[in-house]
Amino acid sequence: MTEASRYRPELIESRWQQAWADQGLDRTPENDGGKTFYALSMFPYPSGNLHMGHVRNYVITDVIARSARMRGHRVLHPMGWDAFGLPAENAAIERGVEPGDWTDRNIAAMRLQLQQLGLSIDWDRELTTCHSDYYRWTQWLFLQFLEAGLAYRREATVNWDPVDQTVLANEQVDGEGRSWRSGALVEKRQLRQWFLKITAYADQLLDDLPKLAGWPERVRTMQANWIGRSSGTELDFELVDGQGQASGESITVFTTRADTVFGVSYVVLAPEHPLVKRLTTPDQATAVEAFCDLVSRQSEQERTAEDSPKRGVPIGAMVRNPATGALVPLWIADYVLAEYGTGAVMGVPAHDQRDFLFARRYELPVRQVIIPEGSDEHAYAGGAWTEAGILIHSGRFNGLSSAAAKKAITAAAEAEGWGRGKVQYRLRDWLISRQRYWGCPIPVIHCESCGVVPVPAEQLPVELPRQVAFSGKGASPLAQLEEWVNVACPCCGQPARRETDTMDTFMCSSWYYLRYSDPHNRSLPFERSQVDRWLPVDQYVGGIEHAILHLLYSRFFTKVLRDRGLLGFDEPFSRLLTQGMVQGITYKNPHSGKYIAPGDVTDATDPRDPKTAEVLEVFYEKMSKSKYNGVDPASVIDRYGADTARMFILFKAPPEKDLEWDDADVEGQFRFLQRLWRLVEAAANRDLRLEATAAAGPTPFSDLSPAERELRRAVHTAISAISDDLSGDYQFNTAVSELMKLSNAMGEHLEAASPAVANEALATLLTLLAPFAPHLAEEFWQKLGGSGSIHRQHWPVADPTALVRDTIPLVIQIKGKVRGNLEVPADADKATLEKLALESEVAARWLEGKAPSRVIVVPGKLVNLVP
RNA sequence: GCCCACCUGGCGGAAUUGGUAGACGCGCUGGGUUUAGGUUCCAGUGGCUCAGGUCGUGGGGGUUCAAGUCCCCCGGUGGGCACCA
Repeated sequence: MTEASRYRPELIESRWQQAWADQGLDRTPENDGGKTFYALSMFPYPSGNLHMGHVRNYVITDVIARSARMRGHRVLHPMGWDAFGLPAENAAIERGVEPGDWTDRNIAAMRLQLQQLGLSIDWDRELTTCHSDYYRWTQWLFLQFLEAGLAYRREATVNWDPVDQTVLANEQVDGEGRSWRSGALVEKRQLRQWFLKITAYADQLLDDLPKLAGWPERVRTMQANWIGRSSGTELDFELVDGQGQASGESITVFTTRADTVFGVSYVVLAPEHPLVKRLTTPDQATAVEAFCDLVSRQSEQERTAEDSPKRGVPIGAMVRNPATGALVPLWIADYVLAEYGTGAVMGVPAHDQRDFLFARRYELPVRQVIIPEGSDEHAYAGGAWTEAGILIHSGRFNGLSSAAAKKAITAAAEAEGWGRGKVQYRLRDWLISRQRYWGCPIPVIHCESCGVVPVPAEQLPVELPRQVAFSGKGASPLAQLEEWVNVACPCCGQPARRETDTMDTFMCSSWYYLRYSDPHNRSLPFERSQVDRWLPVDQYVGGIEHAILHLLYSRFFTKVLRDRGLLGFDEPFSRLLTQGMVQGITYKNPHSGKYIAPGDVTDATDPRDPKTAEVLEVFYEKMSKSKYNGVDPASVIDRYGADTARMFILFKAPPEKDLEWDDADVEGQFRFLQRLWRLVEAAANRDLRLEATAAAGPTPFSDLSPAERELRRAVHTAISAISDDLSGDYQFNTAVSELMKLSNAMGEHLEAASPAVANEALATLLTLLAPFAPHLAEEFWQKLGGSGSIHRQHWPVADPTALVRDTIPLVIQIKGKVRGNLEVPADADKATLEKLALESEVAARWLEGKAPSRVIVVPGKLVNLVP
């Protein structure tokens, strides 16, 4: 092989990337009313280095965008940066760099890496959430929520690090309740925090899930679980005083088991319930206070572990069961959560496992009021019967089934004024306050006389001050910037103070996909005409780790903005592809628990720790620095080029499954591209010129040689299969394998084919290859004299006449088992097929002259003879 | 505990939706070319096998002329939610 004919991706890729940029090939077309397609990857946090998970994500989206373009869509394929967040602030604390500078440097480095992948991204629409031309509109949208009554402040329990004197996010508190930074035991503190009222949209967010037919079932299920709607009943238990006199006040409990109300033996409040202090009788005050103190010092983990003992104390007060009129004691207990339902539950030990454990511990009565259907009234068996059944000892409701009783009791409660049907959600309002510097400032001002005053829209953005001092301690640096904090109230002009909390970064990422439709707008976050034209996103691609939060928040934003008249659709993402993670080969010493770098493993087929000579565990796991199993995308591109990396990633596994990175398979993929290189080289040496094809027109079928017919069949089979793989349910792995099959067929038949047929095959192969290996496809296209860029070519359409065969192999089955094949005319009818099958050698041998009792004929496929 | 997904050769994975299981690739085996090696080309590659068959898609049962695919039971792996009343 001569030097000139070797495939050298490093000589090709950067050249084409430059050429495409110069030609503006990836620019989003003017939207002149043609069919649009919006292909979107979840935007990255600019950590500074690209990892394989990113590569997989963006390559998948790029193939989708490129093939949509070739099919004649006007494609929007943008990229941006989710650029606020803790790592920048930590870099500032640890290394004294300015978070904004650190972030911008990372973005520059990562943008370069992305460009080396040959992604057809419209960089003119790039956005960065930490730049004020973006976060200005995040603030503007916050004010929309505020105006709509969907943003509010209230006291909330937060994690407080007493050493660093700062609030921590839940993720920054480890399993033992210690701060990730200081190691101090985290305290619970009550602080006034900003919330978005996502619960107001809980119903819609749940009810619209079935509309998302283009989403993976499991993501919809996860969201449904997260929202956690449960229908039940609120029941009012009236407070009575020591003399049994009604006080006129009542405790409301939420239950999904109204049918068990006759079995209530006590009522429990959460220790944090606001009424606890007031209702506690003097004789119980000490015990109650001690218990509340104990609970407040428990970590979330201890508190919510399922096997933790259920503990509590009676507070001395009594309540009346509205169904029976009986008096039962009021308790507080650690197993009742203040945040869910009404913060109060009725205790029915016979029919709830937790209540049962609690009752046993404190010797409270157990009253059975449900028996299994079909059983007689039976002796109490111990434990809690939590299934549905038939009511007993329940007065007028005796004999009803649980389901009927829930309805009847709820109806009675409503009629008689002691309860009501109620839908309850697990979903809580979204706490967006962060006591952090590197985030989008919440645009409000606190004024002593006017209260919370929104920053007027024309004064946005509230700029995040730069060059602040980081100590890593105390509240956010913002709170210490007196010249920033102190402002005049926009309302009354009196001295006032800025809000110093910033927003959760999920706020920034909840609307970025809208901004791409109109990224340079200086008077609005986006023009409605633009957003309505491009959205909803046709295909969203990203990791499963965002299945709940980001996707739920984005859906919430979309619905709110729709209700504000800012856009005209209900759901932001029509189709969602959750790509699997990229795993690296991992070596671990099972005894020491240490991970070993692959380079330190001497023999991968019998991997032993080089030092201890112990056998290592070998498995695939998500790439991570600490496990020494990562593969750097840059090194792969250096060695094999972006096209090989792209092809390998697409071929190795279906997109939604985990991908096991395997160097041998990367090699294999590189070999495939080299084979193509030689194929095209040979064609160029034959002087095949693609432009000749169109002029000559298709060769009539009857003029084709058998080899040419084979070749054309392979070409059009590939068109049909790959087109299929790229529409709807994306199957890039089989699409790549179809490319391999086509190239195999071309290797076999191309030489014997006329220039017209050979050119058709070459042009088709290159066009089909273009979305997957864009550089190489373009290089080949130019080498063979194709006009313009291959990426402006139309996607080929399969010619059905090329798929026609004269004869087909007919499968002969005897009683469902394959016994042979028979070459038969492709257009033979059922009767002919039956006749041919019965006359076949196979039939003669297996039927031994007897006529079959039954014959099943599937034209084009098989004949099944049943003796 | 509740919910979801998945389980196919040595490995990653195919299988027009009930119709020839194992496409395509990796790996492996044998051979040719070149050679110092790699590259490259050809052939083979699920198990058993008396070479005709026979078994085979986590296990067991069922429906059907025909089951990886549909139904029932069981097991395993991964994931989500979880003291949510």
